[in-house]
Amino acid sequence: MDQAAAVPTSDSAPEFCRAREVLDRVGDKWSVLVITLLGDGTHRFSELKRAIHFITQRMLTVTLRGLERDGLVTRTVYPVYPARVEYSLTPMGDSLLDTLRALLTWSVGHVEQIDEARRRYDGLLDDTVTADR
Amino acid sequence: MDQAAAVPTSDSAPEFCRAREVLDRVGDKWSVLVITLLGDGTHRFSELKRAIHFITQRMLTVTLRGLERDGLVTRTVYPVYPARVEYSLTPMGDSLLDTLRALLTWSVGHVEQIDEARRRYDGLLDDTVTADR
DNA sequence: CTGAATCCTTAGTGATACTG
DNA sequence: CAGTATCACTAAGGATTCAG
Repeated sequence: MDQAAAVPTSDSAPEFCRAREVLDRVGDKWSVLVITLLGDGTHRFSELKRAIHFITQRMLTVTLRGLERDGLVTRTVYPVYPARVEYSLTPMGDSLLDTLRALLTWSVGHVEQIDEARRRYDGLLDDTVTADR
Repeated sequence: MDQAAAVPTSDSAPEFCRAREVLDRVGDKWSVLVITLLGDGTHRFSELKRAIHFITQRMLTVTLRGLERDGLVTRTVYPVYPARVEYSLTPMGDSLLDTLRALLTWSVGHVEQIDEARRRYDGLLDDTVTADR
């Protein structure tokens, strides 16, 4: 079932479909922040927790596990007491970092514009363009 | 509401915090696919529905509304019967397209590697690196 | 054709308490 | 310090039905 190659349909190209799995990870609530933080080097669990201080301990754990499972983050446990665990990006995670930074740059650069668009949309909910034909 | 936005992330930079709002949109389940599809030009609702055949009608509507609200997509209604509605990217949506394509490229290029990492992780759940110190 | 409305199921998230 | 376990709640998403 090869559709028009010009249109990157979610189902036409197998890879495109599979990409959804990856996008799901990047698109979750905390991964982008965690990866970005790890972009400047290794961090301990508590450091990440403190940095993203509105993340719960549980969610940080869940997020890190997911990233580790996907081979984007390395988890290093130091057998000391109290426990000491460090996280860092794998080479693959590092390559994703560049892309995420690009996305983050775009986001930061367009926050205002989007916010304005939302206000306008919420203001006049009948803003729809109507073409006559 | 999303008042938690009062507190950002790692470096507590306001812009970084606000970027989360944008990332939430990009990170949702369908926006990337819809934007990518609209990247090659205007499409009707039914065309998008057909292209992403595992999306429900409701979710396509919800996604498009969100994108429209954020000023990324333009909705044009043709007053004919049966109804005909066309969607296309705004200039801002178009600028995001480039970034998303980069992300998509990365995703497609690393699906295999991630999948392998997941299998390995799921296989030996004790794969943790242990450093002695 | 496009989409709104409703119901319903489940995944995601937070709060809290407990452990090596 | 770095988790795990449990409970409860919410929001996301799907299925279905109705309507302009």
